[in-house]
This record gives sequence, C-alpha cells and structure tokens, in this order.
Amino acid sequence: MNPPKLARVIDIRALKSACSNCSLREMCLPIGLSQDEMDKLDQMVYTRKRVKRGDSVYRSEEKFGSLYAIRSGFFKTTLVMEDGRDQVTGFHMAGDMLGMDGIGSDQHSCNAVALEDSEVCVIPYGRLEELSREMYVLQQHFHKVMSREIVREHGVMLLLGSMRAEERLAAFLLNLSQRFTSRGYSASEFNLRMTREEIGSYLGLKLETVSRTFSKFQEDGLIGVQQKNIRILDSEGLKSVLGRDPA
Amino acid sequence: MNPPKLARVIDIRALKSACSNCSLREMCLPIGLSQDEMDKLDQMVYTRKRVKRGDSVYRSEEKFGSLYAIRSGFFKTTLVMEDGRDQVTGFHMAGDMLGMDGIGSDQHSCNAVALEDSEVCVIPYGRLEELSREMYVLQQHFHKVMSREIVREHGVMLLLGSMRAEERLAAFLLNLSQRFTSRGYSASEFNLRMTREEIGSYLGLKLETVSRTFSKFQEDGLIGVQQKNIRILDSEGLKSVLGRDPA
DNA sequence: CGGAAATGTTGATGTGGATCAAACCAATTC
DNA sequence: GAATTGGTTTGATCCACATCAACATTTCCG
Repeated sequence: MNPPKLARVIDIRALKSACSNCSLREMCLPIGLSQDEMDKLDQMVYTRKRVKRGDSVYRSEEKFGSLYAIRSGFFKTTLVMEDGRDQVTGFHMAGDMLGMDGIGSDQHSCNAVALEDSEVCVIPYGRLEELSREMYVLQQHFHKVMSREIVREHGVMLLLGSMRAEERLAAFLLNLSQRFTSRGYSASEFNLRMTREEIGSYLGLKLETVSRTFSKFQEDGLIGVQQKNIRILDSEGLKSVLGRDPA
Repeated sequence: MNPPKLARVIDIRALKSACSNCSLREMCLPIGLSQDEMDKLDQMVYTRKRVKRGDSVYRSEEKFGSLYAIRSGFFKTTLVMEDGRDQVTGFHMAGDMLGMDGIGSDQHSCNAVALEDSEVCVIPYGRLEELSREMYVLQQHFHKVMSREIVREHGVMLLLGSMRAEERLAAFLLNLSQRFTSRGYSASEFNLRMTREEIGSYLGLKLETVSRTFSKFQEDGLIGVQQKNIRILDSEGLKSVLGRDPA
C-alpha cells in the first residue's frame, strides 16, 4: 500500500482542474471572492476541452450552449460570406472568453478556430446564468466581460473605418504587445500565431500589403521581423505612426 | 370637486410612463412577463429624458451609471481619435439600448448623439443588475441584448473589412429597411436621419462616394433618392449587389 | 423674407492599396 | 536530400475610392 502517493495524484488532478488554482484566474474570474464563492465557481467549469490547431471550438449556425474560457493557446474568430469571402473578427488568447455571440440567437454566428493546439474551459451557459443570479460579483464580472467585447469591437471599427494601412498594422502590433504584456509575456518580442493573410483579413488589408508594411516598419527601424517572430524595437515610433499624416 | 377628472389625469401619466404600456415593450423587455414582474419593471425606469437634436445622452470618458432605452428618435454613436478623425460606430432607433459600452470600465467609451429630437428611458444600471438577479427572464433578455450588439458589430466588421463601396451601401440600406419594418414602418420608404458624411463615416467611405453610389443605385432603378428620402424600388436587386463581382 | 451656412451632387484628377506575377523560404514528407 | 506544400516577400501595374473643386439645394436663423 502506498496511500501518500495516491493522495498526491489526486491532489494534482484537483489542483489542475480548479478555477481557484488557475493561473488565469484574474482574467476569467472576478477578484475578491470568498472561499465559499470560489468553491461554487469551481463547480461551474466541469469540462475542459483540447482543441487541436485548425479545429474549431464552435462553428457558425451551431446551437449555442456554452461559453469557453481560453486556458492556453490561440484562436481566431471568423465570419464567412456566402460567396466565400471571410473576415477574421478577432484574435483571442489565454484568459479571453469565446462564444458570447451565441447568446442572443441561441446559435453561434461565427467560427472559433484554434491557431495552435489549445485548451478551453467549457462554461455551460445555463450554469453561469444561475450562479450569476446568486453571486453579485460574478454577474458584475460577466457583464464587464461582454461590455469590453463591445468596446473592443468599437476599436476595430475605428481601425477599419478611419485608419490607413500603416496605422492599422501599428495599432495591431501595439495591441498584441499590450495583451502579451498583461499576461506576463515580453512586450517587445513575440511570435505571431496567425498568417499574413489572417492579419490582413482582420485589418481589412491584403496579405501583400501586410507583408510590405512589415518590411517598411523594419526599414524604419521600428520593428524586427523574421517570419512569425516580431521584435518591437521602437514602440514610441510605432505609436507615432498612429494619427500621423500620410507623409 | 371633480374627482373623475383628477383620476383621469393620473391615469394618463401612469399610462404614459409605464413600461407595461409602452408600445416598444417587445423590443426593450422580455416577453411573457407576469403582472407581478411587470410591476417590478415599471419601477426600474423612473426617469425619462428628452434629448434635443445635436445633444448627447452621454459622452466618451463620462462616468457610467445608466443604460438608455430609446423611446423615440434617432441616435448615432461615435468615437473620436486624438487627431480629430471620428468614426460613427452605429445608428440607433426606438427600442434600441444605448450605453452598454460603459459597463466594462465604468465610464463611457463613445458619444451618443441625437440626430433628431428624441426621448430615452433612463435605466439605472445598479437597479437593472438587482432586478435581473431576481428575474430570470430579465437577466436572459439583457444578456441577449448585449450579445446581439456584439453580433451587430461583427457584421459591421465584415462590411468594413471585406465589402466594396456598393456592397456596403446596399447592406446599409437593407439593414435600415429591415429595422424600420420590424418597428412597423414602411420597408420601402423612409427618411434618413443622418448626413451623407455620417453614413460615409459609418461605412468607411467618403461622403462623395456615398452620394455617387446613391446616384448609381438610382440610375440602376434600385432606389429612389431625394435628399434624405429613400424609396427602395427593387430590394432583390439591392440584395444581389451584395456578393456580386465588381463588374 | 433673405442671406449665410450646411449639406448634397457631380466632374476631373490623383493615389493607396489591390491585383497579378514571380521568386523565395521553411517545414514536411517520402 | 529531392520534391511538395504553405507561407512570405517583392516588383509592376491597375483601379476603386479619395481628393480637390465648382456648383446646387436645403436649412437655419436674424
């Protein structure tokens, strides 16, 4: 018999699956929860799901049932038009929430595709509703998450509607950098998980334009580009691209 | 003494201000409420506010406190960049909800400006939170409203990111027509409340392009345009502009 | 009412980014 | 390690929409 060893195994599994011990807690969950509340929340997420690169968590038209908190990995969400054109509507990383598009019509309205092997926490929507009726902080947090998604999309509209190619790409890089930073990664060096074409789709540009603009930024000493590896060499310079005259 | 007259006066006021008697009820509120629930809701909205053409319900950076249900009139929401460029992020009409952008950061992130003399119902956000913890249908409804706003913005991203000028304007007109229809107005004739410039801003086009494209649609017999008055003559034709080859 | 300011239309011309095309490069696969 | 594949870069050319400009129409307001 070897009870200590067995106990240890169980501990590790509990540790692994509990929201209360998740390193992304402060992204997904409200802060300042009591132990009691935390316990309840741990029950909310009872499934995790691995999603391989290229696979999707959900697809447009599919029945909506759950939200998905990204535990690890990287996703894009896309809309597809009848004629095949498609539009990337967002890039999503650990701590982000996917699936809120489905609530309004009870079916999803976009595809959520993994750009690398990823893992999501499945949050049954009915359960979330229930708990957020009981827990004020959860309700509040969830509303904030949805609201921020609305604001994020406002920003994209501004970008698509009013900015020139260089501005769009600069804004894109700064936004990525900021999001990596807030997750504890380097602000100045990261790997893109998406192709030039996907960036282009998101920014309303063609992939050639994205590529050319990367090269231009490189020539100007703003960034270093080597395929998917990006180093931000002059973030102030990048910021000043925003709102600069076409010069 | 004249009690009947007095009673009548009170009745009219109650009638006027109650959600339960509002003709837009089915847009703002969940359906299938009990009398008891309806009574509670009537207490939620205890202020209305007139907003004159050109005035705003709230402005960017302002502290967030309430949502606003449009009772009558027409609004635009806009973002302004430091350099003055501004982007219209939406047009909003009776039954629509304004202000959800403010929840996430506790301050508004856009301006909501009346395009004609309008009236909004002020919904104190704290009260909405409270009530939606008590009433499942209200919670559900509110979440749907937010989710639909996210989906609407997805649609705008598709439009801005992947469509050509004619497609954008056709989509815009069809969307307006559909929204007027669902409010009981004519699908085929309506007055634009916004300028060509505002349409252009929303669609990521210059006002001249909007004007030219209107003229083109008119030549093609798709619509009749007379300043702000629009008649849709061939809605199928308009639909077929979407996703058609640049031809 | 009348004159000024907004708003809208239309034409002529310019240009940023799209399109077309050809290499190039890195990662698999056999 | 040659061949294939998916992605990226770069050049040459084109075009949809922007810009500039002149004028028409409507709205505003003293």
